[in-house]
Amino acid sequence: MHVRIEHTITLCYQQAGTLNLRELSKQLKLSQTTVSRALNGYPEVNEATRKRVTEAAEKYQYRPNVRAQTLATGKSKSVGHVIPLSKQSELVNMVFSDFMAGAGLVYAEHGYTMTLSIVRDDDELDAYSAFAERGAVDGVIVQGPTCDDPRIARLLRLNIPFVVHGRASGIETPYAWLDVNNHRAIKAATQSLIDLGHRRIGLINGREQMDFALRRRAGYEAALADAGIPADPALTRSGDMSEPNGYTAACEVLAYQNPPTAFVASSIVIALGVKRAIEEHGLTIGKDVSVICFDDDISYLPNAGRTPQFTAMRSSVHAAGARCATLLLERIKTPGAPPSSELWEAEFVQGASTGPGPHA
Amino acid sequence: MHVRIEHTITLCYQQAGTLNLRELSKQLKLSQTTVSRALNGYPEVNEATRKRVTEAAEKYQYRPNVRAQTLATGKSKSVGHVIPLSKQSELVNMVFSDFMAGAGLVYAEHGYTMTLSIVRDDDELDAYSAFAERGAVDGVIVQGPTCDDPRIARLLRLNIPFVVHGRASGIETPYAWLDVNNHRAIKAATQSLIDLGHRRIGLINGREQMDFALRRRAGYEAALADAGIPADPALTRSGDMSEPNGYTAACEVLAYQNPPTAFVASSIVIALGVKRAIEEHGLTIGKDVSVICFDDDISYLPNAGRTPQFTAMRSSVHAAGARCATLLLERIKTPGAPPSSELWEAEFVQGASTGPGPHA
DNA sequence: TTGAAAGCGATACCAG
DNA sequence: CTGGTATCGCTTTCAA
Repeated sequence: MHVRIEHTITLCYQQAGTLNLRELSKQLKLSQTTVSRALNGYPEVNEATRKRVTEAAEKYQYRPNVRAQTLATGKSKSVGHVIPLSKQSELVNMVFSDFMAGAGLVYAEHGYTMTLSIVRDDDELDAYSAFAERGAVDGVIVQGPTCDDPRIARLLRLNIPFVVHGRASGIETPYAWLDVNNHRAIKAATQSLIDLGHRRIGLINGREQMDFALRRRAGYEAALADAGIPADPALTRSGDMSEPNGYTAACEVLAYQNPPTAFVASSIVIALGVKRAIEEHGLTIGKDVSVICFDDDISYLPNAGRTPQFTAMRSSVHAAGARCATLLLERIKTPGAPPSSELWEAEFVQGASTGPGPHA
Repeated sequence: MHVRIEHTITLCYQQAGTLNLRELSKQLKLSQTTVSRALNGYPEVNEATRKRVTEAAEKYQYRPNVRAQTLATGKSKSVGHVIPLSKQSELVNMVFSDFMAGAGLVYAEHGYTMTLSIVRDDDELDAYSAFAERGAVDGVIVQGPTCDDPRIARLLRLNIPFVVHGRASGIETPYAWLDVNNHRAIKAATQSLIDLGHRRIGLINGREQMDFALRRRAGYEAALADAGIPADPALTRSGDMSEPNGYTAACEVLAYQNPPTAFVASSIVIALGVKRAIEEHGLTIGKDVSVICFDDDISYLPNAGRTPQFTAMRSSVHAAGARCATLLLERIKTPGAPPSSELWEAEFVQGASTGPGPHA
């Protein structure tokens, strides 16, 4: 096994392809201006000239220097994402990665790059400032907002284009966001359990500093209220989006004197823990206890979570990333425009199966 | 599903705190040169002046423009990572993300940023070229090399600093890499099964275009050879690092007339599938069939993979990312230096328990 | 120890 | 349609 390195007649004086606009224009006996215009597709340039220029550019392997371009244009053609270390764990990752993959593709299509800042949690705010103040990026994305998220206030003050994936209740100033209708999704999920006859329904939620978690709780409570069922605080827990947390939370709730006959889980990893808790209590899912989950249907979980619903969620996160990127690029290109926002409905929740009701 | 779009009006003033070096130096009645030198810690500047400068910079919230800085210095102070979409799935993600988190922190500590290019698989090579030719980054990282990886040949030709996580057998020209000793780890794992008395041992490997997979197979075969056990091709499979692939591969092997009494799995996700296959065949892990896995001990897997070993693997990937980043920054700073490489031993494999031997 | 001036490599305005 | 020239904001010789 060996490598064949291909040599062609390309002689390298300096670094290969390191000629710049001036040298190229000298070769062509044209001004830098004209060459630049020809390459950038300006309409006023003669088509014959343009052809000559593009061919020469190709022949000499001319590559415009991005550093010079960004200085001259005042735009870095890049978008910043800040990732605090603590979010860099567990399945949350998947959501993060899928979102970024969706966004990254859109950036690439528009000639933008993605600049990542991975920081310790304490440095998160400063990372946004660094991005903005030094002109390192043209815009930024905010993921996973909390209630009253300080990042949003900061970014508004910095006056840099940004789009939030999610919303932060408590912030009055308008800003661009894209969110899924958490309230409605969880209300519908809870409602479907109520329709099966359940009246004692547990909620294992994410950390309720997170805005989405608050909205999910509100949806859960709204469904109970509509059905005239009093909310019992003993049946609800909030904590990390992790399997262990789902487990311990569900155990606590199941240990209650009057345990629930059904659970609403705020994520697939939480549902995994809930499932383990239920099984360890000698109960059977879909018979003794029903579980419904925002991301997915727990009944498929043994198969490593590769269910159609899970795939749907992942691709919808991917789509959200792409859409946020598009919104951001629009904002970058038309700085004056009022922020536009979108609320998506979580269609994939609809088909989740929960097993029979409590009296089946 | 419908979308609600909200419109509001925002007023934009000038960016706050956008004064530049010239204005700052004017305020100070000093030259730009001196101010620049003072801020960048050059020794020749008077300490009194420096103090005056830094205080003014603080007062006026001066932030040097990175775009100008990179043009003037010729360094972008950023490192490129290219992520092809196909690798953006499943648990591979975790390895990717952990690695990048480790690297990203190191970059941040050294004032570098990380530039990501998420591309469709076909565009991967060009993404590296784009990074290098246009001076967008000072160096790049290569993850998951295949045998004879074309990216490495390309990067060598582009003459840009880079570090490979893993190695590509077949490439003669020296380059910097950091790898884990796959051969030795899998050989030890196989050996431990042999020590338990197994003589028919299956191997469910990753895709054998990947260099690490080739090395793992070699390690497996070496252990068999040492024990005088003939290798039976019917007992080995290679494919995606995924649960479904582990499942189908294990099923095929188990359907063999003379099925194995033990498996070596090349990753934790594959092991998950192998486990499912074994259970569906009515066999018991650790009793009828032993399984050992590169990343982890399968006996813990029901608990969503959150085992000490798994954590150890994740943190070792994190460390690898950090180390690669460090190696790369060194290469960037001393361009002439010969490439240095590191081979790490996979210590965490040693303690994996596999259950009793075949005759227990 | 400080400053004037020449880059860095593009873009973009204003003439012609 | 094409060209001269200022500009972007900082770094870095070279002189003083």
